[in-house]
Amino acid sequence: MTDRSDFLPRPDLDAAEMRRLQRAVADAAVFEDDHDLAVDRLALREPLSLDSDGGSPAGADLVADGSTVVGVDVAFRDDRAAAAAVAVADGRVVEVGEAVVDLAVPYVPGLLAFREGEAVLAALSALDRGPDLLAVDGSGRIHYRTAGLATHLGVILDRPAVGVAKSLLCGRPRRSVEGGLPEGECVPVEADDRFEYGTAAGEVVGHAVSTRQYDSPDRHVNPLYVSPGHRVGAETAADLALALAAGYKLPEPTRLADTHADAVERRV
DNA sequence: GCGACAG
DNA sequence: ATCTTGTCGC
Repeated sequence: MTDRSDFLPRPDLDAAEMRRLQRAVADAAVFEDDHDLAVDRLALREPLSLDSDGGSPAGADLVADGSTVVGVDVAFRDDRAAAAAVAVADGRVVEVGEAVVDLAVPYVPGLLAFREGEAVLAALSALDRGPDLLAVDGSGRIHYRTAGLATHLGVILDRPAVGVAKSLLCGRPRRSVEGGLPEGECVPVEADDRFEYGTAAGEVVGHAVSTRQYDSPDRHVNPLYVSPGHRVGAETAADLALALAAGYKLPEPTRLADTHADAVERRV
């Protein structure tokens, strides 16, 4: 199963050990393209649905590149986590995995993988097919030690991964993104002095990506913060987020995982 | 002590 | 993340 069990985000580690492990994960991470994904060919045109697995959607032939993109997210309830893994291939949902586990670690900025990791890995192992790309709800390279949840998961499974966060953990957009960005636009996010390992200040570690925007002047949608998880470069990560978004702010695999995790959480 | 802080 | 209905605007 896991070739890197030594990197598993064990909840029993103390904070110092967790940070040490993250530096090892960062050393093993690859922030350049090393995959067979045809970004332009996996672009989604219409929003997807969790239940309707039956007929092939209109234009499915246009997005049929054979790769499987798996979105993952976790919902919480007291001291339990409900994780969901939604697999999308050829323009439709082909598989859904879930898992419910007890939580042992509190949320600490920078140590998210140790709180959510176990649940996500369990949901992923419930899938029959392995992911060609992981779309994770959280940061990747945009992290104090360049080892966010997306990077940690990507390295453990040795699969390409992208981190999709709704807010910025650290780093700074090259130019202001206040008031939102035009749909389809990206602004590089540079490392700042909060990066304590593996990155020099000023390096581009990800992008603020506007997957959705209103036309009106008084309402706007904030950008997503997309960064490489593993085996994907910063530019490609942003392109993937844009390609996988289909009308909503979040990329479809991630959006559906978000929805399903909530459903599992309240159904248990 | 103050500020910063994915989910 | 979670607690939660209506409501502003296209």
